[in-house]
Amino acid sequence: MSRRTASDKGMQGIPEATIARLPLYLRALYALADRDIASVSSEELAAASGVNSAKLRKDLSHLGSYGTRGVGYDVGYLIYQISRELGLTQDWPVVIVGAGNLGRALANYGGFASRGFRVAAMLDSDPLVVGTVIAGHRVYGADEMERVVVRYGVMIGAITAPAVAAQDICDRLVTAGVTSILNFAPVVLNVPDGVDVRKVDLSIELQILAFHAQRKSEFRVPHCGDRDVRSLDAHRRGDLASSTGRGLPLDGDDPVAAEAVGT
Amino acid sequence: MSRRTASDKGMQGIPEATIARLPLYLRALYALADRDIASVSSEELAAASGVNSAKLRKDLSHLGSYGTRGVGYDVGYLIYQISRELGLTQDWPVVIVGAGNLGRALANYGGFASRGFRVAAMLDSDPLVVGTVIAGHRVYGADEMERVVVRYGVMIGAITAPAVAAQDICDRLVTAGVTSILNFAPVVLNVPDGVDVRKVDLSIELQILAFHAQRKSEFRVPHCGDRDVRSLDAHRRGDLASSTGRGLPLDGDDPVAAEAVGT
DNA sequence: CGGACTTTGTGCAAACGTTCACAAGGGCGT
DNA sequence: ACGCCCTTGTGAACGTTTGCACAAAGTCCG
Repeated sequence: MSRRTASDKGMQGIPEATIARLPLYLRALYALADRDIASVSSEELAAASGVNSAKLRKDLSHLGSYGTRGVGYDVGYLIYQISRELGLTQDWPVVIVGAGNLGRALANYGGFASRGFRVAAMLDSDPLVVGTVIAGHRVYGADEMERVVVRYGVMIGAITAPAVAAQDICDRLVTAGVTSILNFAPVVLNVPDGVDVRKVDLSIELQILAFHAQRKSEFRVPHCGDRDVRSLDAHRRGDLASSTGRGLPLDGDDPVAAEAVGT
Repeated sequence: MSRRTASDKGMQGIPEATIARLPLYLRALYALADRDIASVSSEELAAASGVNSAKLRKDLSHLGSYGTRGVGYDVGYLIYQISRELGLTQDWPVVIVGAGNLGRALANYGGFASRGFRVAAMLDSDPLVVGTVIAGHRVYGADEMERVVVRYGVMIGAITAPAVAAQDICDRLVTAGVTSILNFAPVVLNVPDGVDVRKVDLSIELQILAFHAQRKSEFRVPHCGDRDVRSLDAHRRGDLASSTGRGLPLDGDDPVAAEAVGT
């Protein structure tokens, strides 16, 4: 029962926004299960997930009527249903290409192995790194990419290599059979139809934060609370201007960073 | 000229979706500037950013009419305008709390320093890590968090610590004066109004990919291309079922991962 | 066994985001 | 100087997402 996805009701497709939130609910549900809580209301689960309760109910309604009116949702059952919908009831071997800092972080990431994902292999092109063991995985050479992907039936690849190498790695992964890519390199990857890419760009997240931070500091203009105002004026437009041609180099030295706060 | 933000036209607020794309355009523009390209059309810039050209034009129109009809946009000028809008013409000191793998990755991240961000300090609670130098930054003890934040006027903090510690770190950062938080820990942070949090959850990205991968493998059912089909059936529902109470343990052994592909 | 109470599931309307299509406007060749 | 051609900026249509508010549907207690 309940094998055929997308057929039971009229739901032919679950909205993308909903899909993006299901892992959030799943995490909150696991936390509840760990505390031996068997049942949860939409209000509680929504609060634990940081979303509106109506939104949560609508999201869950897309995968069926798995709640009990007047009571709530069975934690274990809901975990199973969401997992099944997301495809987490099967095991996903993943290759991590690029054994630098980010690749290591990813390989060591706790939530990685615990939710149906498994590092099939780490790869790197640096001969000094190839052969070493990271988080229990021996690092393969980049030339073995195709072999590893085919051998382990890898469909998901994470690119944690430098930006210049990313497109080439991507092409090779796709050719070898990978159809889903998690890209950490700050480039726009070109992929054929049928392959989808999710990108995580730390710099972009920071820039979005900077926008909101700026917006906030425009209101409480001079100082907020008890902080030292000096650095608010310590611009360093240097590297921006250097590549645009609008040079306005101010205070060139960084009065920070080294040995200021005594340990 | 052009000093007062958000006043020129009727634009009191730039849509959030636009803000999230501006860093993307900015990156593409820097790439063009590096190649000494002075002018770019919306079509070209859109292609380089991986978005629709109409969307790009509408996005840019939110910050003013900085293009020239019949010609396109001046690369340098647009870089300046977007940078200003995002608040990147000033320097943002950032604290990284948690000097584990992810914290190291972040500190070493190239796009970090190059766009107006600067690591003011790294912090960790592990006495073995405190005092060591990572990416040129000495690691401070967690007890110095407040001091560092106030001293350097830090408004942005990145939490790369384990999930259990995240909320406490968050509270302390906010109390000390941080108003923007980039959270890598897989928990929903509770913050007062006025503080905004962006979360990056590697596990969630992977789960979204898994959903799409599953959807794809439902069509080309048995095998796709030339790959080994075995692993597609190699479920490992074990750890899922164990916490839900619905045990259906199949094939318990992992026939993978160790020393299969010869080097 | 019945009625009150609780919570789900959903119709609906508003807000938001995307895409098309085209008029307005500026450069460039002649 | 004039008209052609190119590209921007934007009005309008469309699709998606959110949130309210409430009926449907179950539980629990007396």
